Amino acid sequence: MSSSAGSPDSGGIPDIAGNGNGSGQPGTAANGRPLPEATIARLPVYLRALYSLSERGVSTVASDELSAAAGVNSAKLRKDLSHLGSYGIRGVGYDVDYLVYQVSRALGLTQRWPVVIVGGGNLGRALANYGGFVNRGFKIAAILDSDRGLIGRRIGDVAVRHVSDLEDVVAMNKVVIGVIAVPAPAAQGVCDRLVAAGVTSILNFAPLVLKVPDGVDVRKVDLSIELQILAFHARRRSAVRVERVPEDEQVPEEESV
Amino acid sequence: MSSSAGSPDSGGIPDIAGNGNGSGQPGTAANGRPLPEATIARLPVYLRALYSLSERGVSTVASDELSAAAGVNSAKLRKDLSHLGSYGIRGVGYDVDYLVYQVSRALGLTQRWPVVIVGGGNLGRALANYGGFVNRGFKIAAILDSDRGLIGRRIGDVAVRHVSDLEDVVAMNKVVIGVIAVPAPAAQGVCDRLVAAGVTSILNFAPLVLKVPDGVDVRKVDLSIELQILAFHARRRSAVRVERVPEDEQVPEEESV
DNA sequence: CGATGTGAAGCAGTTCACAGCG
DNA sequence: CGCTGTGAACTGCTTCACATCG
Repeated sequence: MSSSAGSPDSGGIPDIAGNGNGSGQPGTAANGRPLPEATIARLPVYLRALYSLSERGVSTVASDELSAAAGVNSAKLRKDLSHLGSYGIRGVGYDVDYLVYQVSRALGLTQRWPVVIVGGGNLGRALANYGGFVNRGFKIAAILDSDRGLIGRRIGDVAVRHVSDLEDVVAMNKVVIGVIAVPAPAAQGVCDRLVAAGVTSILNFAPLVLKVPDGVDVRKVDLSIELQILAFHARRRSAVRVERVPEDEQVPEEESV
Repeated sequence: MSSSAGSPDSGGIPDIAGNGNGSGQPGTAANGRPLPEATIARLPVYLRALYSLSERGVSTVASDELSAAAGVNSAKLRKDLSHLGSYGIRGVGYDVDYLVYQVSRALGLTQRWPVVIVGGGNLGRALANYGGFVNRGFKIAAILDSDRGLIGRRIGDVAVRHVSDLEDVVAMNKVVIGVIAVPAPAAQGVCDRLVAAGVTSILNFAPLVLKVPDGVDVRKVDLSIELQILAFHARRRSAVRVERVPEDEQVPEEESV
């Protein structure tokens, strides 16, 4: 593990709270134990719903409404939030803005993390333009590509730089989060360089399993896997329908593998 | 639920097997119970690893190697595969090509599912060009966009059509899977139209929670949520490092309750 | 012998249902 | 009174460890 990774510039929002998890280790629940992984994965969804409420001027929200907006049931929401501390008001609900702050803090988004995106193709561009939400908590330190024809082209408000600048960009901006949006054959090489440069968190869009040393956190987003999971359920659904409805709607439009 | 959805064209690969799950309901394990959701989510990963082995001419693989390639432990792999049937050879391993077939069949990928992509922006284009793997099991029925400037433009080997063709495309191609790659404000509207047209499986890339009727399956891929989860772990890691820096060997000591 | 397939144990996450509090 | 916060029950997934069999 390299030495260059540090904390990004602090947002400097002070801790207002009294009742909750004000001073513990980051990443731990109010009771001192680590936050459940499943809870962590849902906090961003709650946060988005809360921002949306806040923008509409809603100042207070009950667990029923918030959970509906987030697509989960209310018991789960309450338990998730209770891991952060006791931030609700019984008989009333949650203060929207205060909860935004607490959830942001729990996720570590009171800082803005510099992120480097490797790959300036369609996917890299889509990410860079994702705007709005990505920009809450993140800033794009650079978009890198190996295609010299892309260099200098602006995407969002960042210009594409050559991938040879990778190590410089990471060091100069103290980047700890890297996004890999290159074709599969190039991905492991990019990953190795990111890790060597000090990046310890990687979001991988290339369709392969990256090998990384211990202490490096990889998450993958795989477009085709999601489709395949959908296909599985779709087939089950249609099989059930065919089973039940003896209706000859089968149209074999040939196409072999 | 609408009436137009049907099974896609059948691939027509016959069932070779003897020992396993040859004739049961699709989507059920060898024991007749449904496949665990967690298993379904990993099968595509195994499948990719298997394709890779097959292309390299490997004919047999043991659970250790395959599980390593897929990034899981071997017990999990074996249990997952055992849900499909008993397709391994004790003392030897698994026949790669045969397992490719069995996993494909379990996922419903011996058919090629027509998919409609709504949104011809960077994300839609990235999806359409994802190539290779998406094309195993899927074909793009159409890419739709509301921007008339994009109409006719070819992405991969499909031309962009206007979103007003949505209902026609779904009906003509018996599309059951739709991908939403439009900006958030347009997403719910697109979703409603897809559902009304008969689509029952939706892959949503827009950063909001879609409302759909029962019987419609939505999966979401959220670029910013993944980043936020990474940020959480990154912060915990950096906090721990700062905390512990005066490092000596950790003396095993009592953990307080 | 060596790797699969699988009961059994262990763990994590979800849901229930209600006590507790504003 | 109404909604939060939470023990307790439950469900599902993972891991272990070994009997089984080619």
